[in-house]
Amino acid sequence: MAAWIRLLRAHAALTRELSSRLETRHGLSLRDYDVLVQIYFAPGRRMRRIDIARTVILSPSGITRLLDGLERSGWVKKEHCASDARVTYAALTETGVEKFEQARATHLADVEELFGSRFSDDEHHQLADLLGRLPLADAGACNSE
Amino acid sequence: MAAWIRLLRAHAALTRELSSRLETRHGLSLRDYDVLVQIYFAPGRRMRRIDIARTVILSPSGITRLLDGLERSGWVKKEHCASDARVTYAALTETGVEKFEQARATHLADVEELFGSRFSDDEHHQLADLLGRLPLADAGACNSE
DNA sequence: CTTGTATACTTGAGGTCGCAAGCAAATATA
DNA sequence: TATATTTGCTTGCGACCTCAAGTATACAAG
Repeated sequence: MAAWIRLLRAHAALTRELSSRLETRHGLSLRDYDVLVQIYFAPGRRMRRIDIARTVILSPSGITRLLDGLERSGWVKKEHCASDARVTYAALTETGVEKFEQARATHLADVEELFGSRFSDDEHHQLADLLGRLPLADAGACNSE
Repeated sequence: MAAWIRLLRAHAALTRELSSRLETRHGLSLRDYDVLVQIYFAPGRRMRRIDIARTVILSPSGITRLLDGLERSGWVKKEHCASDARVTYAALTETGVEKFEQARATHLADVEELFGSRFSDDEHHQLADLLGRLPLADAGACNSE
């Protein structure tokens, strides 16, 4: 039970600090960033909206509204699917790619400072292994990065 | 970085499932439960509101509104501090104690199912150790349970 | 005693999220 | 072809959270 509580607290403290830094330096929330990473590393730098929702564990309506914001800012644009008229892709724009790459530089450093630097390579591997056993429900690929 | 992403995803999936189960069976959110635990194990089954906020990592205004709900339901009541008129205690009522103990029974089983059962005693200890190194900002005692 | 600062708490406004409901397109079944 | 189900997506609504601002109390310094 101690481990579960620590996971809860660590998550709360880390996301609060990381999101705050992203917000002040880049005007992005941690979720915004998370979505941008997923699209950035997807083939063609675009993803079906439903797949984004599943991998970042957000409801479909949540994705609609989050992408609304990124579209209004011009980082992301919609693209239609030729073979299935139901699906819409979310694709990074050119400025979206630049925006993400800028944010990525400082964010990776922040994650390293607050998280990565606390563990040796071995411990890092252990931690990933242990956390990897937890159930993700219907979450998707749990991509790289 | 893999470990950090897994922590994010595991937290999202677990809190979603645990909160949903608490909600349907007891009408409590995971945060409600978290606050009730803290008060339950505090001396005199009461805590200063600000201390609750710090240990569960919620803003003071968040605590005011969360406790509003628990007070309206009758699980928690306010108590004044004799030595400092600024502070208000949040204390469990009798029905609040019962409510918590009922919720606790099923919640502990849920946490065991979704979290505890995935690890051996050794691994559990390792995980708690690793997560314990992460920064908690100004979070308080990070209590038992 | 008065002034300034820190602390505990509350309230209003604004943002984010999930659920339920609804629409449209695809797919399965008759 | 006609009907039913599933899937992808959006919208209205309500719940919850944070931030900024305000109130009240405590305390420290002049």
